[in-house]
Amino acid sequence: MENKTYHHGDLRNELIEVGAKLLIEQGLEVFSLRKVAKEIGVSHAAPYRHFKDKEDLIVEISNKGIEEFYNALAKPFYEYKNQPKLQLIELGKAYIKFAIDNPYLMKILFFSDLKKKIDISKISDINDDSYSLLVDSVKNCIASGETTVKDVQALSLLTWSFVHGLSALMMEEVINIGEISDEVIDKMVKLSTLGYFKS
Amino acid sequence: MENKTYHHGDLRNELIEVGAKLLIEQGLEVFSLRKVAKEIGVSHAAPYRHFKDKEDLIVEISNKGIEEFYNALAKPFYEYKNQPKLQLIELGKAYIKFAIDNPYLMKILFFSDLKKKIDISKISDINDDSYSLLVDSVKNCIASGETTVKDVQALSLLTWSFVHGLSALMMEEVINIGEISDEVIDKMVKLSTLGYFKS
DNA sequence: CACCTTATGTTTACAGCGTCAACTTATTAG
DNA sequence: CTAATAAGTTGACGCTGTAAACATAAGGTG
Repeated sequence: MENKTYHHGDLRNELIEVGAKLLIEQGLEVFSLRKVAKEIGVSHAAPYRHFKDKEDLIVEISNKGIEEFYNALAKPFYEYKNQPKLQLIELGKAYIKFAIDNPYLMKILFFSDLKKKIDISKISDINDDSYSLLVDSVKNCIASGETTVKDVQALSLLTWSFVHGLSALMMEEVINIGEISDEVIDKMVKLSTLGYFKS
Repeated sequence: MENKTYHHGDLRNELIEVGAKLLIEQGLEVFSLRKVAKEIGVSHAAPYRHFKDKEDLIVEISNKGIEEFYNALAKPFYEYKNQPKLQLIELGKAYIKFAIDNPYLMKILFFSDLKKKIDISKISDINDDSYSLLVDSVKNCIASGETTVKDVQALSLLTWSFVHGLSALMMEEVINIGEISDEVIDKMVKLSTLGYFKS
């Protein structure tokens, strides 16, 4: 064993992988570069050959997290492509479930200073991120004549706000509704659509 | 000048006051006990005569913040006491405005590990905090027959989730809807009520 | 008043952190 | 083969939270 070479060989990727593990399991507040280095078995300054600073590594980790988030939403998006209303509901449920399963990641993506800024006024420009899935789904709903509200931007923000807020309340355990079950999530998301869906 | 006495006299309160200023203006991430001590002009270990540790001081500051939050919501609550629907809408608007005006405080209250837990299943037991204002308002709306949904718990969670989520998106600047104006907030909150209010 | 106790400060010390500079070693280009 | 460069290590700095030892002021008791 102990195949100790002076040069690691793939340190950059291992920093991201091990860093992601620590960051997502333990949270941003206790995340430290030195811990990551120690875990890998490399000196405390080694990460600086691959990342400008601590934030730089976190951003890299976040980028992988954003991909996972996108994939989690893309699944129901394509699965229910031909059922606009159901598609929007399933998108919301997937959003909430992802948040509950990955609270530390969500905090970094949405509640830290590293989060991405999205310009909601430029809906047509967005075509490759998670938000565009929501907007597309909302458009589908409006186009299929199922909604009372016709304003894409407003309806997107409305639905996003709801699932985002419920996610936050649940993942932060601000509320205690006993077991957070799939049924509860399903019920709440469907309830939230009452306003802008017919019948 | 320089009325330097060995004993400060009111250090505990000044720690809370100066601490609150720094915490709410600059955020939790850069908040340090030593900075607070230096700002007051006292040694870096002095705070430990009044607070067990850093977290202890932050909790104390948060408690004052929770009071302010409550007051911000209590104002419209009592002002629109006899107009259930308007009361709920104004509560939501006040919530969002407070969040936008006090992002760092809101982050501590809702997105840090110091947040208070609220047991939504014990609605009847709650009678003195911000959440009870919302629940009362929802009850008023249901009682006055203005809503389609009759489930107090579900409707409370629904409305809370929406304003909470919109607050988060706005205060974190995740979205950029240009100027965050009173009109935008008003529009969104009213739109959100479409589902559970008649006509 | 003098004395002792307690409350409330200060100083010193330590470990962990991010980061930088200086140094070392392996890899690679010419 | 050799020189340049990439990728490690070591040691240092200042900042952090926190604890222990010490100093001083305030208050109560004789």
